[in-house]
Amino acid sequence: MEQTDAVKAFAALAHEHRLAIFRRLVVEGPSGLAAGEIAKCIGIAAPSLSFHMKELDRAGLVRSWRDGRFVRYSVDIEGMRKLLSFLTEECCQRRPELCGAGVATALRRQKVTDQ
Amino acid sequence: MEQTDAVKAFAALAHEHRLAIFRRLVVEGPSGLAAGEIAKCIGIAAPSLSFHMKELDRAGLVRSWRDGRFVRYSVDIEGMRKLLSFLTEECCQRRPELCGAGVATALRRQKVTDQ
DNA sequence: TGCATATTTCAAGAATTCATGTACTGACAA
DNA sequence: TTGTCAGTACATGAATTCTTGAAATATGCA
Repeated sequence: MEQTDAVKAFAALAHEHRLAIFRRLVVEGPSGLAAGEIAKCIGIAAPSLSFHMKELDRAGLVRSWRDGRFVRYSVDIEGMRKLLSFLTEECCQRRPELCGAGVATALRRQKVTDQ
Repeated sequence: MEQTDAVKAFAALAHEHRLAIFRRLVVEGPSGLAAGEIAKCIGIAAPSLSFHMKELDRAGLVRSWRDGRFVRYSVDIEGMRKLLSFLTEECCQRRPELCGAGVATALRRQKVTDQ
């Protein structure tokens, strides 16, 4: 991931509504949510939601598809992985004192899961 | 880390200059860099740099201290760790399909380093 | 076809961000 | 004390972001 793409992704998450939307979609998983459902649970008007979803989409953090009359949105797993990998590898240069906490935690969990 | 703080941190990194500054400071380590040196290597005017540093500082991503006539800046390790942990644990709920790639890579590296 | 529902597009205005120039503060040295 | 350098604070204006309401588009159903 290039720095320019990372800036776009950070900008996409740098808004209360959009971050809330993203977190909600993470919970929802691959089946995602229809635009109307998202708008209702976040508490914003339809045009406003559309604006924010476009922003998240441009950043590669969500994907969308039509489902009859509805348009559904879900997190773009690959996009999110790229952003996290940019942060830990590109940006923080894998320095454990910077990104080690999460890794150490995950490491512990991973080992437990492995067994 | 609360969602509001995460939004601030994302906003701080959502700018070409600020992300470049942050990455430069990561390379520089705890000794950091003087404001003037940062301004020169990024290629922006002093007031503009001051504006961006304040933004990074408010987000808890850098710290600063006076060193004679200079003001030095370095990455705030704790702040960065908190942001990464928010992303992997709070936001992505530790789901390996979302935040697992980086972890897997780190795991591999960790194992190599361990031996 | 005609109508209702779901969503996006568009236009307008408010609010925020950002760059630039100027003025100010703090530290050092003669 | 005076001058100089490093950096910040402030004011201004341009550009961008965001919200809102109205209009347009797409789908499904009677």
